[in-house]
Amino acid sequence: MPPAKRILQPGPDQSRRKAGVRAAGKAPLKVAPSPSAIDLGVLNQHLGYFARRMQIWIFQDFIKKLSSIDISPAQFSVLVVIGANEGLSQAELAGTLGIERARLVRMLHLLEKRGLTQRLPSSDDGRRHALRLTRAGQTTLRRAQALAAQHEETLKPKLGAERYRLLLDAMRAF
Amino acid sequence: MPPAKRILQPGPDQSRRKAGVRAAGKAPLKVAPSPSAIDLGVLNQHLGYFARRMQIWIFQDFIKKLSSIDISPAQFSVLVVIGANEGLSQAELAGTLGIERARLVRMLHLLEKRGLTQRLPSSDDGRRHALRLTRAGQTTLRRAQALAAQHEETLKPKLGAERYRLLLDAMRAF
DNA sequence: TATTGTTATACTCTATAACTATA
DNA sequence: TATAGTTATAGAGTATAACAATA
Repeated sequence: MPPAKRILQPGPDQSRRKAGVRAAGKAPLKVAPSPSAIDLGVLNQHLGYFARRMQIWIFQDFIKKLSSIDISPAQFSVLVVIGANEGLSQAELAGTLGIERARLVRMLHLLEKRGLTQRLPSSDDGRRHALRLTRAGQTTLRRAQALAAQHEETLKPKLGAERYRLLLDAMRAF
Repeated sequence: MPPAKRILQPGPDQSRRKAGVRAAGKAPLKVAPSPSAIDLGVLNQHLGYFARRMQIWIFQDFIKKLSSIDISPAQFSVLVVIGANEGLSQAELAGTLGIERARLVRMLHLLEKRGLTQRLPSSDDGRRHALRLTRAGQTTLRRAQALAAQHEETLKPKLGAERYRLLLDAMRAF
C-alpha cells in the first residue's frame, strides 16, 4: 500500500524551519542542564505522573515474566475473569475489565484461534455468548498465574512488605 | 483511501463459526453470573491490575479538568519540564519523561504550531535544539498548573490525606 | 563511530458509529 | 426500541529502523 497521504505531521517540517528563522534574531541559549540535573518541577507533586510510571514499570515486568507463554496483561485479565466466572457474556466481561466491547471481540478471536477460549450459545438469550476456557485454556491460565505470582513477588521487596500492602489497599479506591 | 486490506482480523469471523459448530455438540451453559457478582479472581492480588485502573481514572479526571485549555497529561509533562529546565535538548526531555524521541518530535511540532514552545539552536552543539517556552507557553503553563492543582485536590479526599501521602511516597520506588 | 533530530512504518489500544440478530 | 456481538474507521501511543547533519 503506497503511503498515499501521511496522517501525522504531513508536510516537510515547516515549524522547524520557522523556529530556525525566529531563532536567528535571538541569542542562542547556552545553558543545557546536565542529564542528572533535570528538574521535574511540579510533576513531583502529581500522583498521576508517578502512577503512570509505576504502571508502565509493572506491565513491562509482567510481560517479561510471562513472555515464555506469550500472555499480555490484558489477556491475563481476560483469562482470569473467564476462569472465575464461566458462562459470563462478552458485555459483562468487557464491563468488568473496562475493555471496549469491540476490542474484546478481537481479543477473543485471537484467544480462540490459540485454542484457549470458547464462545458457546447462551441457553436463555440468543444474543449472548457464554464464555469459557478450553482444557488448554485452563492449563495456560494455571501456568500464567504461577508466573504472574512470581512477577508479583518481585514487587514486594521493591516496595517493602508494608508499603506493598498499603498500595494494594489504597488503590482499591479507584 | 480504500480499505485495501484489513490489518486486524481480516477474514469474516471464521473462529466464531467454528465455535458455533463446536458448541452444537455440547450442552449450552445456563449459568451467567449477575453483573454485580462477577469475580475478579486472582486479579484481586495483583498490584498491576489496580495500578492500571487508578492510572486511567486519574488521567481521565485530568483530561476533563484541563479540557478548557486542551492540554493532555503528556503535553502537560512536556511543558512543565521545559519550563523548569529552559534550554534542555529533545533527547534529555524524552529520556526524562520516558517518551520516544520520535514521538516527542511530533508533540513538539504540535506545541510549536500552537505557539507554546520553541526550538532554538544550541550554541555549543550543532545537533541539539535548545527548548524553551514562548510567552504564550508560559501563560498556558501557569493556567495548566492551576487546573492540574485542582485536579490533584480531588484525589486527596478520594483517598484520604494520609493514604494520599503514602501513595505519592510509595510510587517513587519506580 | 556515535549522537541528535527526523521520517517512515507497523502494531496496539482507545473511541465511535453503524450494522445484524435477537429480545 | 433496546441490547449483544460484530465490523469498520480514525486517532493516539509505542516500538523500530533508517537517514542526514554533526560530533
